[in-house]
Amino acid sequence: MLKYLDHMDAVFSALADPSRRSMIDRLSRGPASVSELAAPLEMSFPAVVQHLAVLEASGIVRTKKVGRVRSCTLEPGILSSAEEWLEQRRTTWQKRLDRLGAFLDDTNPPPLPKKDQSND
Amino acid sequence: MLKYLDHMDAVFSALADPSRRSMIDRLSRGPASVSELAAPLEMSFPAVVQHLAVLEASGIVRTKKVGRVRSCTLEPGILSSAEEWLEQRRTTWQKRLDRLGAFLDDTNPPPLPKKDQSND
DNA sequence: CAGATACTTAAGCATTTGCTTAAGTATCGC
DNA sequence: GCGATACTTAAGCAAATGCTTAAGTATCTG
Repeated sequence: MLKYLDHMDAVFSALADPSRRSMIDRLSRGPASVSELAAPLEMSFPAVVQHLAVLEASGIVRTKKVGRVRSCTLEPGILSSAEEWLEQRRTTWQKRLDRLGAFLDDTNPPPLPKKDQSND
Repeated sequence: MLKYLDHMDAVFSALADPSRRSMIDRLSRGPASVSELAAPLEMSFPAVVQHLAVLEASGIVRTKKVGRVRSCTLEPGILSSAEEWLEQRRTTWQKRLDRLGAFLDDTNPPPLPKKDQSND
Protein backbone atom coordinates (compact mmCIF):
# COMPACT_ATOMS: atom_id res chain seq x y z
CA MET A 1 0.00 0.00 0.00
CA LEU A 2 1.14 3.53 -0.68
CA LYS A 3 1.96 5.71 2.29
CA TYR A 4 0.16 9.03 2.45
CA LEU A 5 2.40 12.06 2.61
CA ASP A 6 -0.41 14.02 4.14
CA HIS A 7 -2.87 12.35 6.45
CA MET A 8 -5.70 14.47 5.03
CA ASP A 9 -5.32 12.46 1.81
CA ALA A 10 -6.38 9.33 3.66
CA VAL A 11 -9.26 11.07 5.43
CA PHE A 12 -10.79 12.78 2.40
CA SER A 13 -10.20 9.69 0.21
CA ALA A 14 -12.07 7.62 2.76
CA LEU A 15 -14.92 10.13 2.72
CA ALA A 16 -15.10 10.16 -1.08
CA ASP A 17 -17.04 6.89 -1.36
CA PRO A 18 -20.83 6.70 -0.76
CA SER A 19 -20.64 3.21 0.76
CA ARG A 20 -18.02 4.38 3.22
CA ARG A 21 -20.03 7.49 4.07
CA SER A 22 -23.05 5.30 4.73
CA MET A 23 -20.91 3.22 7.09
CA ILE A 24 -19.80 6.39 8.89
CA ASP A 25 -23.43 7.50 9.05
CA ARG A 26 -24.40 4.20 10.62
CA LEU A 27 -21.53 4.36 13.11
CA SER A 28 -22.46 7.91 14.12
CA ARG A 29 -25.55 6.34 15.70
CA GLY A 30 -23.45 3.89 17.69
CA PRO A 31 -20.99 1.00 17.38
CA ALA A 32 -21.74 -1.85 14.97
CA SER A 33 -20.35 -5.18 13.81
CA VAL A 34 -19.04 -5.65 10.27
CA SER A 35 -22.18 -7.65 9.43
CA GLU A 36 -24.37 -4.79 10.61
CA LEU A 37 -22.40 -2.36 8.47
CA ALA A 38 -22.69 -4.71 5.50
CA ALA A 39 -26.45 -5.34 5.79
CA PRO A 40 -27.71 -2.22 3.94
CA LEU A 41 -24.96 -2.32 1.30
CA GLU A 42 -25.57 -4.19 -1.94
CA MET A 43 -22.15 -5.73 -2.31
CA SER A 44 -20.22 -8.78 -1.21
CA PHE A 45 -19.04 -9.07 2.36
CA PRO A 46 -15.32 -8.89 1.44
CA ALA A 47 -16.01 -5.64 -0.40
CA VAL A 48 -17.42 -4.16 2.81
CA VAL A 49 -14.37 -5.40 4.72
CA GLN A 50 -12.16 -3.59 2.20
CA HIS A 51 -14.11 -0.36 2.66
CA LEU A 52 -13.81 -0.79 6.41
CA ALA A 53 -10.03 -1.21 6.04
CA VAL A 54 -9.88 2.15 4.24
CA LEU A 55 -11.86 3.81 7.02
CA GLU A 56 -9.64 2.24 9.65
CA ALA A 57 -6.42 3.22 7.83
CA SER A 58 -7.62 6.83 7.78
CA GLY A 59 -8.32 6.69 11.51
CA ILE A 60 -12.00 7.56 11.04
CA VAL A 61 -13.06 4.19 12.45
CA ARG A 62 -11.49 2.02 15.12
CA THR A 63 -12.27 -1.68 15.41
CA LYS A 64 -11.73 -4.33 18.02
CA LYS A 65 -12.41 -8.02 17.72
CA VAL A 66 -14.36 -9.66 20.53
CA GLY A 67 -14.83 -13.35 20.01
CA ARG A 68 -15.75 -13.80 16.36
CA VAL A 69 -17.33 -10.34 16.05
CA ARG A 70 -15.41 -7.23 15.05
CA SER A 71 -16.91 -4.18 16.70
CA CYS A 72 -16.50 -0.84 14.92
CA THR A 73 -16.65 2.62 16.47
CA LEU A 74 -16.33 6.12 15.11
CA GLU A 75 -13.32 8.26 16.00
CA PRO A 76 -14.89 11.73 15.97
CA GLY A 77 -11.57 13.56 16.30
CA ILE A 78 -10.59 12.58 12.77
CA LEU A 79 -13.82 13.98 11.37
CA SER A 80 -13.07 17.16 13.34
CA SER A 81 -9.66 17.49 11.72
CA ALA A 82 -11.24 17.36 8.26
CA GLU A 83 -13.86 19.86 9.37
CA GLU A 84 -11.14 22.19 10.64
CA TRP A 85 -9.21 22.03 7.38
CA LEU A 86 -12.33 23.09 5.51
CA GLU A 87 -13.29 25.74 8.05
CA GLN A 88 -9.84 27.31 7.94
CA ARG A 89 -9.90 27.81 4.16
CA ARG A 90 -13.49 28.97 4.19
CA THR A 91 -12.87 31.55 6.91
CA THR A 92 -9.68 32.77 5.22
CA TRP A 93 -11.85 33.43 2.19
CA GLN A 94 -14.50 35.10 4.30
CA LYS A 95 -12.01 37.37 6.10
CA ARG A 96 -10.64 38.48 2.77
CA LEU A 97 -14.14 39.46 1.67
CA ASP A 98 -14.66 41.33 4.94
CA ARG A 99 -11.40 43.26 4.50
CA LEU A 100 -12.37 44.08 0.95
CA GLY A 101 -15.74 45.33 2.16
CA ALA A 102 -14.13 47.48 4.86
CA PHE A 103 -11.73 48.94 2.33
CA LEU A 104 -14.57 49.87 0.03
CA ASP A 105 -16.46 51.42 2.95
CA ASP A 106 -13.40 53.50 3.90
CA THR A 107 -12.66 54.64 0.39
CA ASN A 108 -16.24 55.42 -0.43
CA PRO A 109 -18.09 56.23 2.82
CA PRO A 110 -21.74 55.21 3.18
CA PRO A 111 -23.92 57.98 1.76
CA LEU A 112 -27.25 57.32 3.44
CA PRO A 113 -28.19 54.82 6.16
CA LYS A 114 -31.12 53.54 4.16
CA LYS A 115 -32.37 50.04 4.75
CA ASP A 116 -34.72 49.36 1.94
CA GLN A 117 -33.21 50.14 -1.41
CA SER A 118 -30.68 52.22 -3.18
CA ASN A 119 -31.69 54.43 -6.06
CA ASP A 120 -30.28 57.23 -8.39
CA MET B 1 -16.78 11.15 -17.22
CA LEU B 2 -18.87 9.25 -14.75
CA LYS B 3 -21.86 11.03 -13.22
CA TYR B 4 -21.86 11.19 -9.45
CA LEU B 5 -24.93 9.76 -7.77
CA ASP B 6 -24.19 11.86 -4.73
CA HIS B 7 -22.60 15.25 -5.11
CA MET B 8 -20.57 14.69 -1.94
CA ASP B 9 -18.60 12.07 -3.87
CA ALA B 10 -17.32 14.77 -6.19
CA VAL B 11 -16.56 17.17 -3.34
CA PHE B 12 -14.66 14.74 -1.12
CA SER B 13 -12.88 13.17 -4.12
CA ALA B 14 -11.70 16.62 -5.14
CA LEU B 15 -10.45 17.24 -1.59
CA ALA B 16 -8.59 13.91 -1.47
CA ASP B 17 -5.61 15.11 -3.50
CA PRO B 18 -2.81 17.23 -1.97
CA SER B 19 -2.22 19.22 -5.17
CA ARG B 20 -5.90 20.11 -5.32
CA ARG B 21 -5.95 21.06 -1.64
CA SER B 22 -2.95 23.31 -2.24
CA MET B 23 -4.89 24.96 -5.07
CA ILE B 24 -7.86 25.47 -2.74
CA ASP B 25 -5.51 26.87 -0.12
CA ARG B 26 -4.11 29.34 -2.63
CA LEU B 27 -7.58 30.36 -3.79
CA SER B 28 -8.74 30.91 -0.21
CA ARG B 29 -6.35 33.90 -0.23
CA GLY B 30 -7.93 35.31 -3.38
CA PRO B 31 -8.57 34.63 -7.07
CA ALA B 32 -5.73 33.35 -9.25
CA SER B 33 -4.96 32.42 -12.84
CA VAL B 34 -4.19 28.83 -13.83
CA SER B 35 -0.50 29.75 -14.19
CA GLU B 36 -0.46 31.11 -10.64
CA LEU B 37 -2.04 27.91 -9.36
CA ALA B 38 0.48 25.85 -11.32
CA ALA B 39 3.59 27.76 -10.17
CA PRO B 40 4.16 25.99 -6.81
CA LEU B 41 3.22 22.54 -8.13
CA GLU B 42 5.92 20.28 -9.50
CA MET B 43 4.01 18.85 -12.42
CA SER B 44 3.22 19.70 -16.02
CA PHE B 45 0.77 22.45 -16.83
CA PRO B 46 -1.82 20.09 -18.36
CA ALA B 47 -1.76 18.06 -15.13
CA VAL B 48 -2.70 21.20 -13.21
CA VAL B 49 -5.48 21.93 -15.70
CA GLN B 50 -6.83 18.42 -15.07
CA HIS B 51 -6.81 18.98 -11.33
CA LEU B 52 -8.58 22.27 -11.87
CA ALA B 53 -11.23 20.50 -13.94
CA VAL B 54 -11.88 18.15 -11.01
CA LEU B 55 -12.26 21.11 -8.65
CA GLU B 56 -14.57 22.86 -11.08
CA ALA B 57 -16.71 19.74 -11.64
CA SER B 58 -17.19 19.46 -7.88
CA GLY B 59 -18.27 23.10 -7.72
CA ILE B 60 -15.49 23.99 -5.26
CA VAL B 61 -13.93 26.35 -7.80
CA ARG B 62 -15.49 28.55 -10.46
CA THR B 63 -13.51 29.85 -13.41
CA LYS B 64 -13.99 32.49 -16.03
CA LYS B 65 -11.84 33.23 -19.01
CA VAL B 66 -10.92 36.85 -19.61
CA GLY B 67 -8.78 37.33 -22.68
CA ARG B 68 -6.22 34.54 -22.63
CA VAL B 69 -6.24 34.23 -18.83
CA ARG B 70 -8.58 31.93 -16.91
CA SER B 71 -9.37 33.41 -13.53
CA CYS B 72 -10.27 30.98 -10.73
CA THR B 73 -12.27 31.73 -7.59
CA LEU B 74 -13.32 29.66 -4.61
CA GLU B 75 -16.99 28.81 -4.06
CA PRO B 76 -17.13 28.74 -0.26
CA GLY B 77 -20.66 27.31 -0.12
CA ILE B 78 -19.44 23.96 -1.43
CA LEU B 79 -16.80 23.72 1.30
CA SER B 80 -19.57 24.54 3.78
CA SER B 81 -21.70 21.65 2.54
CA ALA B 82 -18.82 19.23 3.15
CA GLU B 83 -18.25 20.76 6.56
CA GLU B 84 -21.93 20.31 7.39
CA TRP B 85 -21.92 16.67 6.39
CA LEU B 86 -19.02 16.05 8.77
CA GLU B 87 -20.49 18.16 11.56
CA GLN B 88 -23.82 16.36 11.38
CA ARG B 89 -22.26 12.90 11.88
CA ARG B 90 -19.88 14.14 14.53
CA THR B 91 -22.65 15.80 16.55
CA THR B 92 -24.92 12.77 16.20
CA TRP B 93 -22.10 10.78 17.75
CA GLN B 94 -21.59 13.38 20.46
CA LYS B 95 -25.31 13.54 21.35
CA ARG B 96 -25.35 9.79 21.72
CA LEU B 97 -22.43 9.99 24.17
CA ASP B 98 -24.22 12.75 26.08
CA ARG B 99 -27.41 10.66 26.35
CA LEU B 100 -25.36 7.69 27.46
CA GLY B 101 -23.63 9.83 30.10
CA ALA B 102 -26.95 11.15 31.40
CA PHE B 103 -28.34 7.64 31.59
CA LEU B 104 -25.35 6.42 33.56
CA ASP B 105 -25.57 9.42 35.90
CA ASP B 106 -29.25 8.66 36.58
CA THR B 107 -28.81 4.93 37.03
CA ASN B 108 -25.54 4.91 38.86
CA PRO B 109 -24.41 8.17 40.56
CA PRO B 110 -20.74 9.19 40.02
CA PRO B 111 -18.47 7.22 42.33
CA LEU B 112 -14.97 8.56 41.65
CA PRO B 113 -13.73 11.21 39.21
CA LYS B 114 -11.10 9.09 37.48
CA LYS B 115 -9.14 10.57 34.62
CA ASP B 116 -7.09 7.64 33.40
CA GLN B 117 -8.26 4.86 31.14
CA SER B 118 -6.68 2.00 29.29
CA ASN B 119 -8.26 -0.66 27.15
CA ASP B 120 -7.68 -3.39 24.49
C1' DC C 1 2.54 40.83 -38.78
C1' DA C 2 5.60 37.86 -35.59
C1' DG C 3 6.79 35.92 -31.60
C1' DA C 4 5.63 35.21 -26.74
C1' DT C 5 2.16 33.96 -23.48
C1' DA C 6 -1.72 31.36 -21.59
C1' DC C 7 -4.02 28.00 -21.92
C1' DT C 8 -6.43 23.66 -24.58
C1' DT C 9 -6.90 19.12 -26.44
C1' DA C 10 -5.63 14.51 -27.36
C1' DA C 11 -3.36 10.22 -26.79
C1' DG C 12 -0.99 7.01 -24.06
C1' DC C 13 0.43 4.62 -19.94
C1' DA C 14 1.38 2.97 -15.04
C1' DT C 15 -0.89 2.64 -10.82
C1' DT C 16 -4.79 2.57 -7.81
C1' DT C 17 -9.49 1.51 -6.76
C1' DG C 18 -13.65 -1.13 -6.20
C1' DC C 19 -15.42 -4.80 -6.90
C1' DT C 20 -15.79 -10.13 -7.68
C1' DT C 21 -15.37 -15.32 -6.50
C1' DA C 22 -13.20 -18.92 -4.01
C1' DA C 23 -11.05 -20.24 -0.83
C1' DG C 24 -9.56 -20.11 4.07
C1' DT C 25 -9.67 -19.56 9.90
C1' DA C 26 -11.72 -18.84 14.32
C1' DT C 27 -15.45 -18.70 17.53
C1' DC C 28 -20.19 -20.00 19.19
C1' DG C 29 -24.13 -22.97 20.55
C1' DC C 30 -25.94 -27.48 20.88
C1' DG D 1 -17.32 -32.84 18.14
C1' DC D 2 -19.92 -30.51 14.47
C1' DG D 3 -22.34 -27.41 11.94
C1' DA D 4 -23.50 -22.47 11.72
C1' DT D 5 -21.79 -17.86 12.12
C1' DA D 6 -18.51 -14.07 11.48
C1' DC D 7 -15.15 -12.77 9.53
C1' DT D 8 -10.29 -13.24 6.71
C1' DT D 9 -7.25 -13.80 2.88
C1' DA D 10 -5.94 -14.18 -1.82
C1' DA D 11 -6.28 -13.75 -6.69
C1' DG D 12 -8.05 -11.56 -10.57
C1' DC D 13 -10.10 -7.98 -13.37
C1' DA D 14 -12.44 -3.71 -15.36
C1' DA D 15 -12.56 1.03 -14.71
C1' DA D 16 -10.89 5.28 -12.85
C1' DT D 17 -6.99 8.31 -11.66
C1' DG D 18 -2.84 10.95 -12.16
C1' DC D 19 0.40 11.78 -14.63
C1' DT D 20 3.16 12.37 -19.22
C1' DT D 21 4.41 14.34 -24.06
C1' DA D 22 3.05 16.40 -28.27
C1' DA D 23 0.47 18.76 -30.45
C1' DG D 24 -2.98 22.42 -31.02
C1' DT D 25 -5.75 27.57 -30.48
C1' DA D 26 -6.46 32.02 -28.95
C1' DT D 27 -4.79 36.54 -27.24
C1' DC D 28 -1.54 39.95 -26.21
C1' DT D 29 2.77 42.95 -27.18
C1' DG D 30 6.00 45.31 -29.85
